[in-house]
Order: sequence, then C-alpha cells, then structure tokens
Amino acid sequence: MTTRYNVQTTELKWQKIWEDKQSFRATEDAERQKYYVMSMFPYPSGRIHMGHVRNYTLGDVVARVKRMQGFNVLHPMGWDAFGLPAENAARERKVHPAQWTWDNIKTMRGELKRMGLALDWSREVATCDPSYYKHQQKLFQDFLKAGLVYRKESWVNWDPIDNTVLANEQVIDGKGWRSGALVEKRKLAQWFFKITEFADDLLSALATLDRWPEKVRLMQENWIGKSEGAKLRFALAAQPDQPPDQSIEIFTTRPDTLFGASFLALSPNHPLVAELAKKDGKLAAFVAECNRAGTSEVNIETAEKQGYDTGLKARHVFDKDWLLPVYVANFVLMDYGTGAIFGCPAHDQRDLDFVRKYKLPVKPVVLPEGEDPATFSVGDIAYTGPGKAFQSQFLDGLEVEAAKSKAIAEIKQRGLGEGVTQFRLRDWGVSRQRYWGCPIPVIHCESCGVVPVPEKDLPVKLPEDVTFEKPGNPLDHHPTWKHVACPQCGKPARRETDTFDTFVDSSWYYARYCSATNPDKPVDRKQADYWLPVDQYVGGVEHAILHLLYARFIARAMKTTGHLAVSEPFTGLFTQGMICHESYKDENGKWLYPEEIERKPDGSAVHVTTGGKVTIGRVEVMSKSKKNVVDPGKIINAYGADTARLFMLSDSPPERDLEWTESGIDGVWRFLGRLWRMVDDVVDNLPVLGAAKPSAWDEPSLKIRRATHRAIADVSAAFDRFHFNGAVAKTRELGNLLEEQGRSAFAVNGATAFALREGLETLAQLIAPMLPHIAEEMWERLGHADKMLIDTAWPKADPALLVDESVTVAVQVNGKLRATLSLPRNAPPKDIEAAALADPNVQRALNGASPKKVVVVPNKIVNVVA
RNA sequence: GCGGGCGUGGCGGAACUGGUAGACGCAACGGACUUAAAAUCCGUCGGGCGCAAGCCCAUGCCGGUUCAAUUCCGGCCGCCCGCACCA
Repeated sequence: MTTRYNVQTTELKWQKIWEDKQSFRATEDAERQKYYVMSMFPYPSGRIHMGHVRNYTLGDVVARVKRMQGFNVLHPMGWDAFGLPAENAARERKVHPAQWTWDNIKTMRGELKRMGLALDWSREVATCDPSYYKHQQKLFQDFLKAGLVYRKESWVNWDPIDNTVLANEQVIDGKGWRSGALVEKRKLAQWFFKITEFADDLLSALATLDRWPEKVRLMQENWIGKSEGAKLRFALAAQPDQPPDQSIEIFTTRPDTLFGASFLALSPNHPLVAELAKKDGKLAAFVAECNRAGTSEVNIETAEKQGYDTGLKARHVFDKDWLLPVYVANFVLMDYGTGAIFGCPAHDQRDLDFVRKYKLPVKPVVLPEGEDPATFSVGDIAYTGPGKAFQSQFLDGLEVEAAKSKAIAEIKQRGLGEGVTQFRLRDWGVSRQRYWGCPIPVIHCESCGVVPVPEKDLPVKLPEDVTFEKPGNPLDHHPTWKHVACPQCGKPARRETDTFDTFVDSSWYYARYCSATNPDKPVDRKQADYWLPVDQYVGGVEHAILHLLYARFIARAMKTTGHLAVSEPFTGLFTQGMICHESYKDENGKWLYPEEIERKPDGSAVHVTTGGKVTIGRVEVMSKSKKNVVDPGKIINAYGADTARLFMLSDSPPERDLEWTESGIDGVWRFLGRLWRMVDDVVDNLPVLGAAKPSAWDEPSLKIRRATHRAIADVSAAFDRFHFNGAVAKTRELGNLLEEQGRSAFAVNGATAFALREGLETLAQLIAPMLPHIAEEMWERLGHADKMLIDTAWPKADPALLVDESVTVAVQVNGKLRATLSLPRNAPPKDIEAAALADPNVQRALNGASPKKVVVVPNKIVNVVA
C-alpha cells in the first residue's frame, strides 16, 4: 500500500527525536578521535538568508559524514551579535539594540533548527552576552600584560557631524556615508593589537595550511606584504632657519638605484612636515588638501601626483655634494615604511610621473641587456626589469640583486642605515566609538594613567539606559557610567568609553565553543586542547583576509598568554560561493522581488498584479537592495528542509556561485518523492531484516550489488574532496538503478530482492548527510525501528565488488575512437591487441594499411597507429 | 598596475595522476495513463551528413609536445575575483 511522503510532519518528527535524545551533544572522549567542524556564525540581522542555508548545509554534511564515520564530532553554533546595525535599528525604530538583537537571535535560531542541522546547541554563544564578553575583556588584559596591546595616537576618518570615527568603507567620495559631511583626518588615541609582532609567523605558517584554498593563502600573503629593503638617513643641508644635523629617514626596496635619485618626498603627515607647515601657510594648505582627498578610494585611483617643494635640500648618502630637493608628495603614505622616500624616476613609474611634472632629471642606472650605456634613456615608461648597474660608482656592473646587497652593505658600513624587512601589515586598531560592542575594560586615571579594570569587577557591562538621539558614542553621553573611582588610587577617574571592533569578538569564538559555559575562564585548557584546532571551517570568501587573519593572530596571542596550545586555529578551510538570482525591474526602473513577477511562456515577464512590463536583469549575487532574494523560510515551509539542503548541494560545486532557480527546486522536490516511492513501493516484498544471505549471487543481483558498492566508494570520495555536487550525482545514479531494478526484477528472485534491500539501505545512508530527515524515515520504513540511521556506521565498499570481471576497452585508430570491446579484466596485452585488430570497424578504418604501432593500455584503451 | 581564477550542449555542470568528451540534473520535445489537468511513467535531446552500418566537426582562438590533449607547454581573446599611490 503506497503512502505519501509528508515532508513537514516527518521533518519535525525527526528534529524532535534528535533534540530529545541530544543526539548531537559533544563531550570530550580521549578514546575517540575528535573532529571539530564549524561554520562561520551569523550576524543576527533579522532572518536567515540563502547564504546561511548554503553555509550551514555544507558544514552539516561534513559533520554528519564524520559522525557516521566514527569521529567524535563537535559542531557548534553561535551569534556574532555586536555591531552597528543594532544601533541603526535603535535610531530608526526606537528599539534597544539588545532587544533588537535578542529578538533576531530568537527568530533565526528557530529558522536554523528548522533546517535540521546536527548542531550541539548546548554550546551556543552570543558575543553580546556578558557571559561571553567578560572573557574577552579578560583576554584583553592578559594581552596587555604580555605587551601585545598598546595605545597610541593615530590618524582616523572623523565625521564632524556625527562626531564619530568612520571605517574606510564608510567614507564615500571623502564624505561621511550617513551625514554627508566632509570627512576629516584626525589624530585620536586608540587601542592597538600588535599583530605585526607575529607578521613573520603569520606569513610563514601559511605554508603549513595545506587544507586552505590556495587563493586565500595568497590573499593573506599579499596582505601581510613582506618586502626586503633598506632604511637609510639623508642628511639635510643646513638652511638659514633650520637647526643643523637634521636628517630624513627613508625606506626603499631598490637601494641599487640610489645613484639614480632625483628627489626626496615626504608624506603630508610626516612629523617634519607638520613642523615646516607651522611657518609655511601654503604648505599647511597643501597638507590640508591632501588629507581631504586622501580618504576616497576613487580619488586615489585618479589623483594626480602632486608635490610641494619645501625648499629643503638633502645630501645624497654617497655624495655629500650632491643635493636633492625635498618635496611633500600626496602619494607618500605615512604608515608604510618611514613616511619618506627617495625618488628614482628612471626605474619607478610613479616617480617618473612625478618628475615629468616637476621637471626634475631622469638618470638611468640599470642597463637592460643589449642596450648601449651611451645611448640608453627612459621615456614615458620607467624601466623596472633586470639589468646591470651603471653610472653608479662602486655598483657598476652588478646585477640588480647583487647591487642591492652591495648597496646595503655599503650603507651599513658608513653608518647611514641598514637592511630591513618591511611589512605592509599594520597593527590592528580595535577602538570603536560605539555603544553596541564589548567595552574595553580599562580606566583612565589622572595620576595612575591607564589602569585595567580588576578581574573581580569583570565583566564591564554595557549600561542599558542609553539614548541614541545625540550623534556620537552613547557611552560617552551616559550621565554616570564613565565616572568611576580609580581602582589603584581611588580618586575620580574616567572609564574607557570605546568598545572593541566586532572582529575581536569573532576572533576567538572557536575557542570559546570548547568551554562555552565555563563561568570562570575564557577556555578550559583540557577541553580546548582536546578539540582544537578546528578541523574544518566553512564560510564565505569575503572573510579571506580580515577575519581569518585576526583569528590566526588571536590564537597566537592566546597561546602566548597560556590560554591555548595551538597557534593555527583552523587546519582546514572551505570557502563557499555566493547565491545568485535573476534581478527584475518594473517600467519605472524600480527593483522587484521575484514573487512580484510572473514569467510568460515566451520567457518575458510581467508584474504579477499590475501586469506591467518587467525587465529581466542579469543573474547576480542576491542582495536586499536589488530585491533578487528568496526567503529560505518560505522555501522550507513549502518544500521542507531536505529540499532546500539538497538544492544547495546539487549542480554547482560549493566553491562556485550558485544560481537559485525555481525549476531546480522542483527537480529536487521530485527526487524526494521518488526516493520515498522507491522504498515504499517495494519494502513489503523485500526479505525480512536479518534474513540469511543468498548462497549465490546471480547476474541481476550482482549488478545491483556492484552499483551499490561503486556508489559507496564514489560518494565517500566525493564527500572527502568537497565534491558535493558529485556526491549528489552519484547517489542519484544509484537511485536510478535501484528504481529500475525494483520495478522489474525484485519479486522473481530471492538474491535480487536481497541485493535490492542492501542497495536501498545503503542509499538511505549515503543520502543521510544531505537529506537527513527523509533518510531517517526511509531507514525506519525499511524496518529499523530499533536504531536510528544517524547512529549507524558509514557503509564500506567491498573492494571485490568494485572490480568487474569484464572491462570495456576503447579502440582508437590514429587517435579516433572506432570501437569498444568487452574483454576479461586484466587480459594480456597481446590478446587485447589481437581483439582490437580483429574488430571489423577497426579493420575498415585501417582500410588495408598495416599498423605501424599499437599502444595498449590494459583495461582501458588501445590506439592503433597506421 | 600587481596577484589569482575561469572559458565544455539551450542552461547548471561531469571527466581521478593525459586514455571512450558531455555523468547527474534543469529546460525542451514526443508518447503512455486521464473526460481533462496535475502527478507519475516511457522515450529523444552538441552540430552536420546518411535509409542504415557509420562518417565528419566539436571543450574560447592560434600554435606546440604526444600513439593519444578539456587535461601539459607557448601566444592571443574574453569574463570574474582580490589588492592597489606599499617606495
């Protein structure tokens, strides 16, 4: 009797059973090998989106496969719950950030649970919870003690209307994204994490992360940006109104081109420039102009090289009578190197552009192979290739690399400077003038300076009674919160009102999961040492640099301070692609949601209510602004979690972008129906569980068994390599075969029926990581009321069934396929060759010619060369 | 500008270390069942020629290596991503 598969009831049924049995709760067990799989935790923005569904499905498949393979799996979930959107909501909707955030968490937790994820919810963390950020504050203080944190003045983007610091991304065309005010560069005292302390290690350890995408490692490598060069001092020629013995320190990676120098250039923010600007109004104006334009990315791209001649002259390091003009230039960055450079226009394009504008000399000092030193000159394109030094005194004749070394040796010997390694990576500024973040746990005292909040007073909790009417930081406006007594001297002092960058929160949550409920310390070493590192981390590639680099840094800092044993938090990383969808616009050019349009049979589209013409746009990444989004909640309500999950895994490889289509969802939905019928239609005719195995397998039963074991091998391999679309294809192949066999042959033969039962049970197991609910239901329908499918062991392929006695050998003549032969496995090459040549099609292709050569690859292919 | 990736049917994509190109799915078309529709099932499905056996062309383009190239090498063309005044 055929039953219908009821998605909603079945899915809720199994979710309840898993929850009641605490099936996915993880505990340390020294006897079992652990496997820690983690997906990037979501920001509680309101509802889950398709990106979350994909991310968590991928992680869940890994968790479930590993669990069935016998690993002790930890698969936790939490909330990256601090951040600006909560404060915006507070301003716009008059709802408290905490309220807004916790409400969202509640909604989204429900949505995630409806996905049927194999998560250990007992370890759930939320970064905005004082029980979480208390420990973050403790970590900060440990880092402070260890010298990994410091406070310094630094340049920030300041919005003078909102009275707040803006991140670079929030500055658009030099204006604040919210207020529209011209952004200023301001110097502000900020907290910094000394990430540069680990620059070398963060770089070299990338080589050990062999289960990370090459792309991410390269991006991190470029971000850290190690370069070898030299720092050296240029003495300033005495000026009437300058103190003597002044000098400018520059950084260069091309000390071999020092004899081609035309000028020195200082950053507009260089201390010496500030000094000069005091007496030079024009210079001050120039600096102000640079600072205004400097923040905009568009400006950087198009900005012309601009310089201001200070009138100062610097003496060339190797020739004190050779005077070089000193400019202030808009393209010199204060926070890289020393904030000052020497310009060698012949061998640096940017310097060349600058020099052409200010009419300075261009002297080539590297001679390309085959050029004549007497005639070689540089036009509009600087020469940056290899060659031999010339017009360079003691460097003459040396290749670039040798000349660099020689120049550095010379500089060092003369006491002018030394070779240095320079990193592009800068220390991590973590201060934010925001309310909804983790308070930085220090107190500023007039007499004692910066005093950490004593451990017994942690956490420093956010005050709840704050207002968001005034621009700026609500913590700073709060009437009482910041006024405290100094913990050291007891005098009135001021609490730090900055909060941490939210990237700090997400840089150690993987460690907190190990001891999620421990009230006393951030992590328990025993637990952390058991679980860490994370074996498989899954998330979006947009975090390839910042988040992953910060997490790697914090792990090192935690190791230094004794909290962890590992320095690399994630040994395996997988970055998934984005979800895309067609976009739609109405006649007025306004974006439309997919459900607002209706497709016509001819491919065009109209508005579903007005019937107006709709323009179908490109397929692009789902985004709220373009309204090309589909709500996962609606999909799960209509088709179930299994359908949504399988769609995420089918077709597109997980690292690539995925196009969401309605027809694709229908296809998956149909597959679920087929799976159910496959079992339900035949189950009553199958041999009972535990029936004796047939003594012999006939051809039809062997066919089923071979396919079953082939599928086990292929699907297992596909899962191992993250080829989830391949795993789907292989399970579908097995399904197709079982369906066909089940319809035709099962009733007539005991062996076939037995093989079919085996096949169906295996199929249920193979799809279980992807379709956990229907798999469990199939398993139960197959008679396993005693043991849940998730508690069974992952099937093993029988090697004997993976090899066929006969193989198909392709036969080519001159590289073109002419025939295929069915031959016994491992037939001797001679026999294969003979069979190939005997084939009528091969004979015809040869057309009487005798073969010059025959290449035989046993069990695969024969190529007859005529 | 620097770094990286990718180009395969109408579409998403498969092809492990070079060895039968197009698995699996979507769409489309034809058929069965039905009063009809839905659902389901069967079949066809890169292009061309042929009644057929079969033949020719085909993995962005041009060339190379090889018995054999989607795969390796060189040069173009196109698309995508990351970083970017980093000295």
